[in-house]
Amino acid sequence: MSTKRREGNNRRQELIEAALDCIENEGLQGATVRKVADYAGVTNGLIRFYFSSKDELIRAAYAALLEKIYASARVNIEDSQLPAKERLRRFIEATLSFPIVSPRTVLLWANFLPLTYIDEQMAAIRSDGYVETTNILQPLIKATLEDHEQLITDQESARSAVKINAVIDGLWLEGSMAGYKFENGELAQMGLETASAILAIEL
Amino acid sequence: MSTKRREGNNRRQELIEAALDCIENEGLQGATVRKVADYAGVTNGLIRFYFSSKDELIRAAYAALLEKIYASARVNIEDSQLPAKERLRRFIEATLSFPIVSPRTVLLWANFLPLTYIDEQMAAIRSDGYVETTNILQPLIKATLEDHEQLITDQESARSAVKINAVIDGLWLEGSMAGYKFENGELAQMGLETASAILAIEL
DNA sequence: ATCATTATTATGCAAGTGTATAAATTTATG
DNA sequence: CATAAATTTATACACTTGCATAATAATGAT
Repeated sequence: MSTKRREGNNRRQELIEAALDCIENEGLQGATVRKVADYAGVTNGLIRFYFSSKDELIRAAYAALLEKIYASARVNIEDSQLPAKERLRRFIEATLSFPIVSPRTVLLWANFLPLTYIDEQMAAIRSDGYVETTNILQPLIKATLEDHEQLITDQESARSAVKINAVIDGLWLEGSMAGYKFENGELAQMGLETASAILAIEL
Repeated sequence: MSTKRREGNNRRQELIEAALDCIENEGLQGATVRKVADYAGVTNGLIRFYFSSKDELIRAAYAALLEKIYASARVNIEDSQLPAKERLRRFIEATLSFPIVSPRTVLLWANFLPLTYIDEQMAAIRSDGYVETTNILQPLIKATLEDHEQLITDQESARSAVKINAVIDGLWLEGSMAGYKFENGELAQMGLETASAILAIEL
């Protein structure tokens, strides 16, 4: 009946972080219960104290990864009263910068992705996040176009959103896997240039 | 000293195909030697007769996947004397159509990708193919620009290549994972539109 | 037909897997 | 301090894993 939770008891988060580190370095195959425990500096039994199964740990790690990505993407976007164009700019810049652009993020993403086709609960975690991003980008693009009095149909603006989303994803992949090719900010610059070309608006 | 190879002895290819099927359906974790053998309709011991280890089978399967992808991408491109613009168009259309655009391809790609960061030989297989594609797209773009007397620096055309490559990758991901959203040819159409916007040339 | 080679199965093994359970330790609270 | 609860470890177990090895079946050459 007591609130005995020791302050600074972040073991659960530590285990999730250890799982992500382990998956990043060893792959999902290599991420056994014992190795994850090693990464966290504990013994394997402890994982079952915080998670009902290894699968649940994996799911928690996936959810934590997506949350971190989306949090980074939303930086400087959400509560500001800035014009749509400026928020769109910032969104593109954020998604094409560290930490979203990094080998770690893309590696973790790739490791988890196949699980979302096998495990229903993993699929649910992914689709939750997917809805979240498209719900950011699409209205931003529509508002930007309206501000510039680009009169196009909803269908057209939806197509533009798909295109810009694709550019972001593709540059994210390339920048994450061959980051040495790009100087600081170059990737975001290319993203903005391409989005400008798609929308026929200087961002 | 005899060429005793029985005609129609495609067991090795069958095993590779079975491995890909198994990875697609069960994930890399689920692709055990025994399950792959099940997919091929043989017993597990046979795999070691054709491959020195499970890892070698995985590598062969990865190489086979990439070869198939690149072969599909090169369709109607290589030996033709068509103008650069037309070949660029066809390249974009091919990479944004079945079978490259499919859940199977993207799933297999995602499953293998992390291994290329862990296993050196897998990394070599990937970089071989990577060089191959960039060596197709980049000259095609440069030639197209020159045909249209777009006078830009090599650096500029290289940047355009990165952008178009990103659009292709992003649309490929989206189309493969949410294919129900797009009608036949719509994805390729969007790819061409975006590439046109990037190059300021009607493709 | 016979025999050597190739292809395939059957079986076993040591190591590693996730998980369960009990013991030990730490922490909070009276 | 004493004691109960929370946390962590230690250990064991059933099962799966990749791989080895011997036995069997199919095939080709003579």
